Amino acid sequence: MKNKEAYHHGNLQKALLYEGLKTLGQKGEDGLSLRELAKRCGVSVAAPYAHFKNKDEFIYALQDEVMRKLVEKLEITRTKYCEEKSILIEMGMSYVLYFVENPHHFSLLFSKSEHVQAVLWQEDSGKNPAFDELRKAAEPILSHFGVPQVAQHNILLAMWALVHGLAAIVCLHDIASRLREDPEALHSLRNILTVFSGPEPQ
Amino acid sequence: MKNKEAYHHGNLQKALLYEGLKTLGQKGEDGLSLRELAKRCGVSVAAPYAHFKNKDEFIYALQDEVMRKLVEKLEITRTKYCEEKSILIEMGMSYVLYFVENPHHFSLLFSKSEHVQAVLWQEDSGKNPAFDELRKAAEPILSHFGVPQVAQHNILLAMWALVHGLAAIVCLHDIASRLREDPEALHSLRNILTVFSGPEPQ
DNA sequence: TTTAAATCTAATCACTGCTAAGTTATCAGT
DNA sequence: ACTGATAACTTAGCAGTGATTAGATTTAAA
Repeated sequence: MKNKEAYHHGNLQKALLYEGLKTLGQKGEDGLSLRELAKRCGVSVAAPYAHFKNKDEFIYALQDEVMRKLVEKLEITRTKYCEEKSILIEMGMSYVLYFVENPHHFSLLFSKSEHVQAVLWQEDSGKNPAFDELRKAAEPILSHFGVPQVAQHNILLAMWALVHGLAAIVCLHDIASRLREDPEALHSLRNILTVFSGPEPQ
Repeated sequence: MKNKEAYHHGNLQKALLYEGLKTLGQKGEDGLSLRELAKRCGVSVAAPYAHFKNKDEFIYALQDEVMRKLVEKLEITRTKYCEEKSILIEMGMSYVLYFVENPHHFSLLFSKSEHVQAVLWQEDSGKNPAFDELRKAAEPILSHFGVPQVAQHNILLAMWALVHGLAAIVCLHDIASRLREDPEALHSLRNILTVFSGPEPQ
């Protein structure tokens, strides 16, 4: 033991998750080894195993963390634009912008994960809290315009696919960085989202 | 040398690509090591390096292969439904169905790749042949309805994002297998694609 | 028969996940 | 303040995987 401070870190669990997200942003998903993170926390390679059963459990915890942050952002948007016509566009923008700000979170959340659920049928709802936020925002509007229940789910899925696809495209390469720096690019992103919004409800 | 046949395989390059795609379908992206593929081709671990400078070059070649097959499928659809109203839906279905049939090709093509290009601005066109197929199918229609040039690109991107997002969702987990087995599910997939097609041109 | 390409053998190097067994800090109960 | 239990952490090492290269060997073709 070289370093007295090293013992009883106190917050190693949180520290590992924090460093995990940071490392993800710097090196991508492949830089995510428990050894690496342990080193970054100034702790031995075996220490993480006191807090996570194995690497998979750590990844799951990290996915939960990311999902929590994403849903938090969506929830704020939904509350803020509640009852406004533009809420669907704003929700879409929030979804995409979360990943513009954290491009590496996308692949962590949606690649080779048996933990985060995809949604394609109604019975899957509830397993993906981000999708549920979109649903909570859209359902009142769809119902208000008398869209039949069956069609609502299809519309929801199409909306999700649209923003999810945009997020996927944006996370590839350095498109995200361009969007972060160029407000003009951000504007054209909103235009893309608006394409399918159809005629304004009169 | 145990096996006379092993020498001068003759087609090791193609064989490696072929086994690569096969292994991808069985074990996913993580099963893709040159050692593994060499073994599957009945060849030593060093043999692949006579045909590919390093692993990255091999992956790039594999991506090219996948992109070629995807574009081939899209091209057939585009020719088949040329001048029909339903062409956009059919192109979208082809895009998604390619990945329904080959779920693991999606992540190979679109994860951590500096080789396959994403498209978000007009000047990027030409770098993604799959997107270009969608464009070739849509542009005549959009022009026919007098959509301004600037708006066309946004509509195209929205279309791509929609089908790309659907493909991404479908490739997660085993949704693809359900779509392969359940014709009913396939039908609801088409419904989702139709959601944004708007009123039929009259 | 020469030559170059294709392949093999053998080894190096750098990772990683994980575990066992020992060490230290903390804290509750006395 | 003492003590023992426990949680947090360390060192050391195993086992496995993978990329890559050097140098020898074989085949096919000119």
